[in-house]
Amino acid sequence: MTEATRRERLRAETERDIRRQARNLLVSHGRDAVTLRAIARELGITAPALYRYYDSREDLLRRLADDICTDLATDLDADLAVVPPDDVTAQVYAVCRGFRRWALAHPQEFALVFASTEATLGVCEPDHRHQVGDQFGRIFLEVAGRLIASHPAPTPPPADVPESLHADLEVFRRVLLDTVAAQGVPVDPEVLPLNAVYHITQSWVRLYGHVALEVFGRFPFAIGNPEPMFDSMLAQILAEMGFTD
Amino acid sequence: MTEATRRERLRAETERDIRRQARNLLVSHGRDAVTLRAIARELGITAPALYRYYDSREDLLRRLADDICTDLATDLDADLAVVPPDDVTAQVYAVCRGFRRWALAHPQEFALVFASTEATLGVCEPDHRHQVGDQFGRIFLEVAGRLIASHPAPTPPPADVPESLHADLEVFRRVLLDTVAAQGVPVDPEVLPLNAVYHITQSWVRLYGHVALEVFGRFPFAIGNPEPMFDSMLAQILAEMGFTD
DNA sequence: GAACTTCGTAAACACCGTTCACTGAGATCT
DNA sequence: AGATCTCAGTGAACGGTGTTTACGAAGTTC
Repeated sequence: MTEATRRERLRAETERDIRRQARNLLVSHGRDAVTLRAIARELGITAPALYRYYDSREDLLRRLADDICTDLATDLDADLAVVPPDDVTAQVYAVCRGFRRWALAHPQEFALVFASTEATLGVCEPDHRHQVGDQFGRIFLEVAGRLIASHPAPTPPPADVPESLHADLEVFRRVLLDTVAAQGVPVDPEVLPLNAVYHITQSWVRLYGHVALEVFGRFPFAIGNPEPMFDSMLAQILAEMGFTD
Repeated sequence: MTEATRRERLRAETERDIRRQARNLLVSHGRDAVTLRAIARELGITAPALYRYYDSREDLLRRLADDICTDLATDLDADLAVVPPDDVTAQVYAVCRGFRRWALAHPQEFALVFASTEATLGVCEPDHRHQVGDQFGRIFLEVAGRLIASHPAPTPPPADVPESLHADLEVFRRVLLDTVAAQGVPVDPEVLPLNAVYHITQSWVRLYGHVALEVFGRFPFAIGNPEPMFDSMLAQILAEMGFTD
């Protein structure tokens, strides 16, 4: 059956348990409550034992953030699974609403992953360079990619993007096209003008901005029910891309 | 001269010193380094003495956040002072760029004030209800108000705001009009349609979204120089409001 | 000057991250 | 099989933390 030795199985098991307890503490009592001693206590071991698994508390938090990203990606994939594969607009709604719902339901996790300075979460080593939130970013790129691949018509150019952005946007365009290609859907590079790429970055700005403001309670006035405002924003974002349904 | 007694003068002085040292620690070593004992050490006193001034570390952090908001408001007021009073567009640029510059120069303060869940920063008592960031919010409302008062033409209605938002937007419209009136500039309520109010909230979403993403390094791809992208966003926001210069 | 208020202290408690020498059980090799 | 090696986990310790408590020493008030 399992090729792994007994020791390896046990190790993997406690490693999972450690992260699970760390997650529990984060969710129920906030980041500062994620304490090596508290985790160890819940597991019935002593704190120094955790150093067999993580270099430091900071290292544990960093890996916890990775876990959270992976779980978020799983959640969003599940949201996507119940949407008709050919209805790209519905996919965008599903992912964006799923992101908001997840953030509101998991504010501590959201704060850890999406509102930590590199100084407080610790800086990733240059060789292990994958950005925190890689898994999550993948989902978004994929949906954005599908949106592009199925694009009915070129985005109406509302304003030319300034020259100084071209270099960065070219890079991002390459990333988007590669993501689409990796899904097996070849796409004509001509179908993705630079201002569409720009619009995608602006969409992320707005999506993230709304969700973070809601999670942190920093809207300029008390909003009774922010959900219609969110949906309205999504509709507008899609409309600006030429999707009118 | 000073009506205050010797004791009152000394108290006010050390209270200022405490917050100054707390601020230093926050800026130079992050939130977790803002330690009662470290503050006391810098001041040459002992940690329990701080309990004569603050109920707890959490209370101190909360008041520190208030200080930061006030200072940010002062900064932005200074940025505003060097702009022609009749050039509202320039005022918007000044405040928004000032906000971004401040956030990038003070990431720890930004994270504390604009990216803390109520759970981690502590919840305000219902009697002392002014939102964290009140001072800062004032500046924005004022500039938004001036923008309204000088509005050259009604915002072209790109899309009607959904019915479900009307109630909340009415409240916010009232706040905006009151803010303008408080500056001595009477304004016709008819000049501020609901979709303009909606657009102002969306502008805050985009401004906050861009700045937070930049501070936390969560843009989907590495951006060489985000400043042109920020300026481009501002130009677009203003253009959507009917300002073309 | 007596009574009262207030700032600051020292000691203590219960936590925390982290290091280190050590034990005992699983894995490996001969 | 037994010897050897690896490694998860321990207990003690160090220096740090927030917070409470009893107490002293000033400033203020009468």
